[in-house]
Amino acid sequence: MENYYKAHTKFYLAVDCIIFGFDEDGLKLLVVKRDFEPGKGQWSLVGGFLSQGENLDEAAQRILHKLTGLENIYLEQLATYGEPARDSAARVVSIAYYALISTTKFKENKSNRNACWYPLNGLPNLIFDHNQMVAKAILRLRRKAASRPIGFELLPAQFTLPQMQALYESIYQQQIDKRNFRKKILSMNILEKLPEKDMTGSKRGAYKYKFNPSKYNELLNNGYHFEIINNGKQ
Amino acid sequence: MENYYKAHTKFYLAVDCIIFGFDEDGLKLLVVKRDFEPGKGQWSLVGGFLSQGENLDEAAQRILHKLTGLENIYLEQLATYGEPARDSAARVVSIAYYALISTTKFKENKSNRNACWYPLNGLPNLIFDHNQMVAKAILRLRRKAASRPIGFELLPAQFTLPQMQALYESIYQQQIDKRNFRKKILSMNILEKLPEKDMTGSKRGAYKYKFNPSKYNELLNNGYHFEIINNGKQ
DNA sequence: CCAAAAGTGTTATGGATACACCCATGA
DNA sequence: TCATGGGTGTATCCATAACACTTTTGG
Repeated sequence: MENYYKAHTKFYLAVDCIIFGFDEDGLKLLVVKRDFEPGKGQWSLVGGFLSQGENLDEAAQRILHKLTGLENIYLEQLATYGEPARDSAARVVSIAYYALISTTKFKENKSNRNACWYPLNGLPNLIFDHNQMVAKAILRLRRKAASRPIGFELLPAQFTLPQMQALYESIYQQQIDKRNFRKKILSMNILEKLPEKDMTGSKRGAYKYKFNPSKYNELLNNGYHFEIINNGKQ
Repeated sequence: MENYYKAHTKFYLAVDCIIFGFDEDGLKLLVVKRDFEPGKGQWSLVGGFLSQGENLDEAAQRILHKLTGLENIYLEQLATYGEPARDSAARVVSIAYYALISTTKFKENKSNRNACWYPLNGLPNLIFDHNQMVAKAILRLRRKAASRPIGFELLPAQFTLPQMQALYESIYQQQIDKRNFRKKILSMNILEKLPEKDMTGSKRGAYKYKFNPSKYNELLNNGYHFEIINNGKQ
């Protein structure tokens, strides 16, 4: 029965979360100071060990919550890293997850002194293979962002078009023409214009919008394909 | 030091390989009959356990080789599956890999009676969550195929354009216009026309081509983006 | 009244699609 | 000679890209 299994080795399994944050200053990464050896005091992704009885997604949520207080974040699995020597202290295989949120969702404060946002350009050296994970996550985020409107998971469900455009510009690190961007996004008919304006970004104010999830899902189910940035080049 | 680690659970780690095969009959999947419990006698993906000292890619290669004799297959990591009850006998987390090869690379024979090709439409029920893995791999293959010429890993390094087109048609399950397909592929300048013809498919014969890897890599390095099928819909 | 960001249309270009006929050959 | 699959060119269309001025309002 189980005998066949018993002949094999078991491994530590970790989950590491690449949390991208977005605000007026662009894209940032959530990093923590490790408080245990090896690498105590070094920067690291938000991570922890898989426990008995939980699945991988649950582990990611739990670990993220425990270290940052963040809850109900849409995490997506990125890849699994298993170089024998990737962790200097023991053989640990790590499953990486990533998410994109508004930086406002996690406020650096005293009780969370060990976690903070770091601008994407100019990341510090992270422990183990974490920089490699981040690089891969950025590529994935770009691919993803090109084909569907991320942002659902973003901002307090309301946002202005200039904000949304700034998000895409920081993901792609390139300027986008205002008129073309608006044309494209609005032509999808998945946004609803709200009567209020957001006055924080300018004197004139910009109209707020919100996603219309039902229209969005309807399109998705009908096989519609979103292409916000034409990533011919990359 | 390692004390922090020791407090945590260890897990069995498996690798499962989704091997797509292509020939004149379309796409197929390589499946094996399990020869141990649980699920002895049922169909399963090519899989096995991770060993100490090898990384994930190496494990996938080793397991694939052991069960099928296949060597030097370009395997790509797909995703990791970790539902606590996915394996009925023990908690096993499985890292799925996939590849696309020519069915001629693996010939079913007496010594390999337990592994065989199965047409993609009309797969049997596979053990555990293996059907789910296959479904995900198909989607990934389509995305991949849309953005770069797969086929490098395909056929004895020589192929005809009708063959290549048939490959794309079976991946996408849709007809492609002959002229448009040729135009697109040839305009990339990554194929070399060979003087010989392949006479197996027709009386007239079709010219053989081969990839020119150096031109291909040159383009890749220059940031060129391949788009063979415009997957506006899916 | 001025600075700063929001908002708005049109044109040109290029890639994607649609489409039909001749060619070579083995049987 | 004919049936079968291989090979070729062009016209239309639509999505993308480029581009500049007016509007609003807080200071």
